[in-house]
Amino acid sequence: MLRTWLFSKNVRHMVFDAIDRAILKRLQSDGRISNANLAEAVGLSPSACSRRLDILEKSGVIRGYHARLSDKALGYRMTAIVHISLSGQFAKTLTEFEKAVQRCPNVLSCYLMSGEYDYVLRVVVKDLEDYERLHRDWLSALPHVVRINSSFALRDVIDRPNTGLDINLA
Amino acid sequence: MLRTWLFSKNVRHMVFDAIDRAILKRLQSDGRISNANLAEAVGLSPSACSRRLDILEKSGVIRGYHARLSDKALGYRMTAIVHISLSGQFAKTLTEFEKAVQRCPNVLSCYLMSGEYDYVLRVVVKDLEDYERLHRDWLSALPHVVRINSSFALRDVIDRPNTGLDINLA
DNA sequence: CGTGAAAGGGTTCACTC
DNA sequence: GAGTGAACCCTTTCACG
Repeated sequence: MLRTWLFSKNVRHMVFDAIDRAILKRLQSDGRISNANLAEAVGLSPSACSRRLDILEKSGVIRGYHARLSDKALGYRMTAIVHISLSGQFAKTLTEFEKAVQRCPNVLSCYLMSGEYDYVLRVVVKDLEDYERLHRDWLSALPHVVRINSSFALRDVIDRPNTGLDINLA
Repeated sequence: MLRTWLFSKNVRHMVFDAIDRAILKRLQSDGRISNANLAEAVGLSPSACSRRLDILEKSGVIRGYHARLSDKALGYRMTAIVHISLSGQFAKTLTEFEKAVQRCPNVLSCYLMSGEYDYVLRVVVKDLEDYERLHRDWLSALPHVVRINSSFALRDVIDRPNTGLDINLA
């Protein structure tokens, strides 16, 4: 169990006006929209829109543009949530674990946690057999692991492509 | 606790050749690349590349294109993993819960689970106070909830923008 | 922030192999 | 299935008001 800081960095967040938020929201749902169409959608001229987008991109609010692929269509039909505890919480222990877990492509997300377990992982696998392999060859082999608790997703209820912005606009 | 089917749908997955995978991989990391540049990157003529992309998009492998925003920059600096159990597992109970949870913009993902809890949610909030509000006004108010267990992410170790494809290519 | 025009690219055909 | 070439459309990006 960990008892550390709750905030890793002081990422200052900018203040966005209604148009900025409209731009972000639009790019969230359509990452490939052209600047001209985006401008029209938010009621701006193309040049003004382009200038704003530049600023937004440089500010770091936009972490990137990505095609979202379907795990299922790629053959990865199971999602597992894996809770893991380590034998200690020394910085070195955490770092070694984290470096190792980065190398496993099945792991889509990994959080260092407060609470009962040290890490929560979200992993995708093709099927139960694939999961067995992953558990044997990867999860159990990660350094310093003393406890693993896996459960499986039966269904995706919510899987939002993106983060928090809707909250501002709700 | 639930004991249901493990696979919701038979999503047949297509077979992709090396060029398809290169296209998908490229769009995964750069969702805004133009068809012309994409074609060059994968060693195809623009027209051939455009044809393939059409097929890929229609096949459903590509679920969409999105700008990935920074929660942190938007002021959402905490991530919580919330485990929830309901009072029963009748279809109606699940449906009512799921309809309600959809309406909460803080919930970025939600899985129906096998195992000890019925659902796992990943939610973002601004701070502890915001979490308290969420817990009081949203989580506790969701229908049929009998047990809630929250833990907090101290740090993102892995947060891949996308899914499974790297596994094929590793 | 908007306008307008110039310049450069991008997309998409029909056609060919 | 893939490449070529050309037409057309669209986009971006200035300088300026």
